[in-house]
Amino acid sequence: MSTDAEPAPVSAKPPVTLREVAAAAGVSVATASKALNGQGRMTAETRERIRETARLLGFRPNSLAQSLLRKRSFTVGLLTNDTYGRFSLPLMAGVSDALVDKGVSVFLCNVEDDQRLGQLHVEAMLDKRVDGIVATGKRIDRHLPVDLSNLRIPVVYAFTQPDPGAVGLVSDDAGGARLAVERFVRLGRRRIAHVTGPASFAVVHTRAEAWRDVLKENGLAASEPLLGAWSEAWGHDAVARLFGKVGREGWPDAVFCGNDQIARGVIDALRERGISVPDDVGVIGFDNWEIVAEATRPPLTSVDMNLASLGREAGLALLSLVEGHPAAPGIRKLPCRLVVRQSCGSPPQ
Amino acid sequence: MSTDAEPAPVSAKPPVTLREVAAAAGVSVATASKALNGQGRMTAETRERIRETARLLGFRPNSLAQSLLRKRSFTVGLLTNDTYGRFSLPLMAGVSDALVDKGVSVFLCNVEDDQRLGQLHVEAMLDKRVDGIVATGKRIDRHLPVDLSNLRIPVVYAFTQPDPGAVGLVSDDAGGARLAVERFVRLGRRRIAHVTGPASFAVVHTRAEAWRDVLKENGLAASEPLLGAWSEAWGHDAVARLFGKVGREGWPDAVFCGNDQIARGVIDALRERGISVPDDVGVIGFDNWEIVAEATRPPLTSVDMNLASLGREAGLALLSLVEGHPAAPGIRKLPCRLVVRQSCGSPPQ
DNA sequence: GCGGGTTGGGAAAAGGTTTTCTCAGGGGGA
DNA sequence: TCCCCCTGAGAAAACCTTTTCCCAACCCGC
Repeated sequence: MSTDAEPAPVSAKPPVTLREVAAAAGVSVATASKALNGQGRMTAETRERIRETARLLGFRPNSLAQSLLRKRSFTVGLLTNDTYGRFSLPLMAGVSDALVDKGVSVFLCNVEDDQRLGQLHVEAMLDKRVDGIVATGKRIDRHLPVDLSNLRIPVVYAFTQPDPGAVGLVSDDAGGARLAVERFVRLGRRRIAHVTGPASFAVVHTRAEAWRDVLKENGLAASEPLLGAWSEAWGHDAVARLFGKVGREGWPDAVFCGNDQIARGVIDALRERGISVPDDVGVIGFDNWEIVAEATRPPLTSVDMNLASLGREAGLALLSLVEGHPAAPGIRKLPCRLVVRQSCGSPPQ
Repeated sequence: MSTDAEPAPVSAKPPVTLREVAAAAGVSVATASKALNGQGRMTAETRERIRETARLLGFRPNSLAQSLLRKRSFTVGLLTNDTYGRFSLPLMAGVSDALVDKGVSVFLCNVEDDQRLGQLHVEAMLDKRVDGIVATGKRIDRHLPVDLSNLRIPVVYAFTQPDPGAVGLVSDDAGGARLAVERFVRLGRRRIAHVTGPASFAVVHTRAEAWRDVLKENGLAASEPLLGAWSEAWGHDAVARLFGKVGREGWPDAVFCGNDQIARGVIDALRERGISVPDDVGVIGFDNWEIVAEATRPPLTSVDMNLASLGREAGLALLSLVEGHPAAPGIRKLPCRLVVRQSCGSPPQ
């Protein structure tokens, strides 16, 4: 399995220490340390001999001892309250990805919505001397149930409400919504409805406002957005409202949905009414939850929040903070992208 | 935010050390250490005074230093290759949950299917002296792209293929399938079909076999299971095959599906054909992916693999191993449970 | 031959905690 | 009065690595 290294020490009990390497090479630990780290002065021959010895013995420096001395553990904590959600996972993977190459490991801390659990995790991380913390959640407009405000280590907030004066990264929901609505406009749609989630979510308003702005900018009439639940069932209901009473000429020719589940419901309901997607009505969703977007008939065009990138950026931002580079506090918005499938229609040939 | 402790040291630069506590209390570090750990002998008064001093100063022992000495880092690694999947997340949360109360933190290691990434993560964990590793994946019948066979620290495999001689925890898929099929039998269904995923998955065969066994045990005829993809589309196709040509009397009166997406497709296709679920045909899915199971019409009865419990068990098993208790190697199967909603029908009154 | 600079390498402290050993003093029994 | 044991507490080693400081030897020019 190993590619080029010597065979791994087969279940040798205690790990090899620097002292043993030094003894085997006939030098002092100080010299051995310097040889391996490229520090100090010695003949190239000595340095190489020590390195070879270390390699042969399978020496790997004890991170704990290094951390103790360097006051840097090359470890960060990742706090989340989104245990079952689909938002955290790509985000977490992004953070981990961005950091593993720099030798930084990530502590996974699932705090649910439990203050006690949050406290417990934060204290554990502090005790373990993490270099910093990434806080992430399932809602962009809610705080985690922990206080990270004066912690002596840097904190970056990703996809969750940051403390004032902290560094926060979120997706640009308004931009994402514009992407979708502008697409519709370019495709010649004129009556673009918006079906979205409950008013208690900030993103509902952000996206609705962007939707309205684009309509106005293009001289199109904007009705009220339809607010409901984040569910397929609400998608069904919304279709009943939009396509129910009025004559065909009053129907929308496009529906921009607040998430993919709603879009799924909308598409299903339209099909049940014999309304063709995308010929009669275009549909675009939000979140680009692939397993849903690819199962709708036709496959769903959707706004992707690039959460993995968001995670990577958050990891990098934290690292930069840890290394002492100051960062402008405030919220940075990262662009979304539109993943075009078939539900929005194509440009007329 | 803190509940009862002294106000946290407001961004005091260096953490308080034991030496400082000792100095403040007028004792040696040795005595201070013993006082705080309940070791050694001293007057109750001295012990209490030291403890009070530590509390006042907000002393928290440096885990790094402790780990170095105790040869135990109270840290484990969690390896996964299921970045976007829905299986890992509850599993990971379970592991984390089981361990946080014991003061053990979890390193999140996302290895995708990349050998290099796997190697990188494993080496990083080893360097950081994790006490053990939980390996988990998205498929029960595949190895992770890393070699954990002779690692000097204990390894527990959860929901992934274990190395021979190692400890592995998986869900009892056969038992889960029995739960579903026996339910149908008790409800009086006689022609129970099985629509499932591709033959390349081991669970497809495990579940199909259990399905067949239950049918035989109850004197019911077993046709061939329908193997296809893990998708809604395949659920549609399967319905076309099952309910297509033959007369109504040849139709199944129940369909056991290999996962919830297939079940979703089946239910939708049945409705499109005007076949009532659950009156004409009962449907049960697998995975209990709530967001799908609750969106089907009617809501889907489904087999839940109890992944969070599986994760907890895995965490506990690893901990036990770390603490030196020997564990029987081999694969332990954890029971599934049937989450009853409306798609399977109720007992006749 | 001698002073100064360079070269190669070692000794030791530091980092924060735990644990083993040691020691001083006091009390009790003979 | 002497001895032994117990009590309370401190000194120091240990964990493993990094880094600073130091030293011996060598080379060079004068």
